[in-house]
Amino acid sequence: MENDDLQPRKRRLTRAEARARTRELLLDAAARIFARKGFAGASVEEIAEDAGFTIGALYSNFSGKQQLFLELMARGAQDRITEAATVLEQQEHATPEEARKALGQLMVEVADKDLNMAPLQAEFWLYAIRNPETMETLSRQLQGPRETLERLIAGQLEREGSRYPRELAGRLARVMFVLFQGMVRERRLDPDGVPAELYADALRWLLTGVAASEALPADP
Amino acid sequence: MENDDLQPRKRRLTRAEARARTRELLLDAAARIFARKGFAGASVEEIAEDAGFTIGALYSNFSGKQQLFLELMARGAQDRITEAATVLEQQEHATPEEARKALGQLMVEVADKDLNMAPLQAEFWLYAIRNPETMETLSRQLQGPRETLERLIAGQLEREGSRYPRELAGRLARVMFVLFQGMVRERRLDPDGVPAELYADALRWLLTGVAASEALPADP
DNA sequence: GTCTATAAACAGATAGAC
DNA sequence: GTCTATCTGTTTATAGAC
Repeated sequence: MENDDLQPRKRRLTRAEARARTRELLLDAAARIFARKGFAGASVEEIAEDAGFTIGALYSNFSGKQQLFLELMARGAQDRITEAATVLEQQEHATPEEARKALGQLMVEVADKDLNMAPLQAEFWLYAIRNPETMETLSRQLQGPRETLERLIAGQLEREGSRYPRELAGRLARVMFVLFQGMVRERRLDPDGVPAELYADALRWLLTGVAASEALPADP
Repeated sequence: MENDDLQPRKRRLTRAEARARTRELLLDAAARIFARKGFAGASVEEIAEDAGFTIGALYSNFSGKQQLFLELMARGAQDRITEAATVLEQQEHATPEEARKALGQLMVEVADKDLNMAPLQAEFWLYAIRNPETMETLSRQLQGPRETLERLIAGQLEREGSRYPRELAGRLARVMFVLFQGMVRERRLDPDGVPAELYADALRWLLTGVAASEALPADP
């Protein structure tokens, strides 16, 4: 019995790998429980159990509840915007109307399928404003997706023909980002009041308005 | 000494009035503590102390922490939108640009001065999605401000000359409402990134876009 | 009506067995 | 590395004094 080393499929994990796997399982469970009960409402015992371990295992991998939460905050809540942005970028949608519809559909999917994302993000925000030393962690997490969105918008504006102020894409990205998060939240309270079309409408209004009110005079 | 009855300024409160006053003080304290610590993180002892009473007094006026929270949820977090809407309605601002600037200024004031509103609203939302039987309470609380905003927008659209679909004001109100809440939240994380002008910009984009893409053909 | 004292349950964290 | 057992502090809620 000396085949210790050569099982490509499911060889025994090294200690480091096993530890890393335990950490991941604990973090995943923590995300679920924090989303469901909130930071203060969640108990470490519940998290450990949900991951299939005990309190002891949790404390041998993390310093406690707070570290678990902060690692999740730094990791981010499954960045759907980046995911979607890259999809859109690759597709090169024919008409803007199609792109808006796709984004509206994405909003509905995020709100209805990924039920943990919005509550987790709300927990992060509350924790950050109550513990200002963690604000930067959260800001950094949100920066990535927003910048992706900004690039996407900048590209779209360029493709459009007219010329725009240089910082416009950044401001517009911020507005669209906030709007997206807000609509996902609002939809949880009132699904009928926030259909995919409403988000598509809002995008059409914003982009039409930008084109009408921000376009610079063409230069020779 | 029989002036028991006739002191208009500060006569002794009746038992019912004293009780009502105690309840109000406890509710105000609860709003502060819930905003600062969250529902799960707040303790009834802290709330009672902050109001200047003891746990016993709290339990003689409320069935417990949950009832306190639910009464706050029904009462709402100091409805600034209604307040602002009525102000704008009375002013009949000369130019739309002035109105947008005033709204941007209001957004900044709410975000910077009324520090408890946004966290409380976030706590309400989290509680509602975790306890669906309370969703209607929260929805009702938000319905008032949104309808006020809707009337305001409907009036503005009418004054504008062009004709619009009847349900447009409701959809636009929802978008602006979500945007307002979202920007207030975002500003707490990054004040420089969300100045008053950004909200004014967003409103200009939205309204310009609506005028450009939703106006109906004039009927004779 | 409000306060003091306390009951009963539960939390986060640690120590030592395996 | 993970589990069992436990320590310590805190919580909600109540009972009875004033």
